[in-house]
Amino acid sequence: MNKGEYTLQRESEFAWRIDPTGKMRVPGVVYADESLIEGMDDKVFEQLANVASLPGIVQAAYAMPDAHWGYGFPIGGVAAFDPDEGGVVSAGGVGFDISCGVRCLRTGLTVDDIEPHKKKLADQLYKHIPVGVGSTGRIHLNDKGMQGMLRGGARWAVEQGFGNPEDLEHIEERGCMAGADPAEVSDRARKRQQDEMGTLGSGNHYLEVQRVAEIYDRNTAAAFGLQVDDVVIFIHCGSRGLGHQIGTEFLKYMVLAASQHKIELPDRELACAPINSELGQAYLGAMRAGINCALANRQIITHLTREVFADVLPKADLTLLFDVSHNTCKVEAHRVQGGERKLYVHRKGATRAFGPGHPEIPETLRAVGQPVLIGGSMGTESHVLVGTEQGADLSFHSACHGAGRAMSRHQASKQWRGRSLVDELAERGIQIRSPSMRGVAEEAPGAYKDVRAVVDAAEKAGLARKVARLEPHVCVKG
DNA sequence: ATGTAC
Repeated sequence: MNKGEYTLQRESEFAWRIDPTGKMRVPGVVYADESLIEGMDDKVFEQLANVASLPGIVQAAYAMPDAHWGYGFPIGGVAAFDPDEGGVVSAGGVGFDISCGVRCLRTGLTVDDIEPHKKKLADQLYKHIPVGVGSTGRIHLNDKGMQGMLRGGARWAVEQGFGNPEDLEHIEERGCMAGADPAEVSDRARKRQQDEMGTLGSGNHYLEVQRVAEIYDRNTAAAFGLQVDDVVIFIHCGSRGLGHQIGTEFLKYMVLAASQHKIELPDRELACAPINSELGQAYLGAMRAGINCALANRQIITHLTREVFADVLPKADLTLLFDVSHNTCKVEAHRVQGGERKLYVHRKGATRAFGPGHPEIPETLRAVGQPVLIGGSMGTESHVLVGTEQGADLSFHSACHGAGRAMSRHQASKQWRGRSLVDELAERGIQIRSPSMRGVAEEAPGAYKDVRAVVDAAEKAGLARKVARLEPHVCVKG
């Protein structure tokens, strides 16, 4: 199939390859069905080819089934770099919302428990959890608090009384990203964050109360503690102003660094620095502090959610299934051409998906594999998947992260009215609360790809296996 | 994603 100036070779029903041309060092590989490929903007393939031309890239540049056009790297993109081969780290390859991710909580409730209380639940969650552009919370960090948060992540949040130590076992990195260097986080980034802890933010961020609508894999669902009609909560948000400020600042520095290190950038947005350089290390230190910010943020929001449930539905017991980020660069051991190497894996709008037995998965889940949390668009379904063993060879253990946009925000806001969407969804039993009706219009379900097609493609490509489908009942929307 | 432009 031809997409723009690129020719895609069909490797299998769900895998497509762009052979290296021009400055590409490795192939580009896209996991998707034919219809998803057809729907992808030509820009996705151009961006994938650009990523494949960066120094030190290993094996291939990958795009997940939900891939769409992003800043420099495609969203839904995965690229691993070897520091010993001149590999780079890129702020645009992580994304501006550092460690944006999803956390899933079980509630111990069934849909019958919440049905009579949905409006109150929606109102109270909306009242209690700050949401929207520039939203601030009740937490105001001084210098010491900021330092503790940037180093400690969710562990810091638990020490401050937000949640309990058991939560930490079910968060990537056990809630605390090692190697964070707060000294690399600018005063401006700190200032932007000091009143924003425990806030959802805007755009596609949300907190959703959902019902388990269907189980695909009974054994894994049992291991995850999920059954049909159970109520679960998805929290989708990131590192707010802090992550954005870090991304913005380092992007500028990386444009200069790339030129100093004689790295040819096919696109300025791919600005990067060698991993083994002062700036590369500084970014990694700052980015890891950003990861801790996002982990702490989701931990505090969890605490606020527990407070609301204790009030509205006191028999609820909110326990953490898992917390996984989808905008990161992480050092991981991967087998490449027979040998094991330490690679810097960029996942931008892509979820880590470790298979069964992986040492970094919490012990209680290790036998089955890592939960892969896929947030659908507002008013549509979400999915829980599980990592596979073959994911190691397919995508450095990565899968999709959501439905993926099919239409720009601008286009969506012209096509839908927020108020009517909220009313239509309410008629279908879905309570939406949002400070921005324009935001709701931009996030219209119709502006996204079909999430079921995305997870089906991820499963059939072997990236992850479907476990459960979730349908929304209450959504607090950024 | 984002004090939706510094």
